[in-house]
Amino acid sequence: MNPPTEFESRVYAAVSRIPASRVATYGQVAQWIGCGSPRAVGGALRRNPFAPEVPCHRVVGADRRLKGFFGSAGSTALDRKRRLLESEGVAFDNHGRIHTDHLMP
DNA sequence: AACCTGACGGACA
DNA sequence: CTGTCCGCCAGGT
Repeated sequence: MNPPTEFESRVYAAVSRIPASRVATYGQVAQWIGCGSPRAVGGALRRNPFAPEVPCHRVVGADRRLKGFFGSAGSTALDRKRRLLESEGVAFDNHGRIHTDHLMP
């Protein structure tokens, strides 16, 4: 594995600032680091080499639904991501969306 | 350099 | 509500 690019480093640093039991959207993270494309953020997290250190499970879609985890968007991975968040105290509504109170300001 | 691919997001039918 | 279509930007051929 190669050293992270500067862009990736900024993404990981930003995501590391999300406290437990809170979540941020890909768009928010993009905004924090001055990137106009949430998609680029998703790309960086998808290649996240620091699995547990960088809490990428606290990053969700703008619709507050889980998008992907552990390199994929499969339901199996998403289910693990969901349980991980729930164990941190994050609540979901009956539509699989994260409760608004958990969103970062 | 050219082209393709996404863990997005917002607009629209 | 769902499905499609683009614009976006970084990375990997």
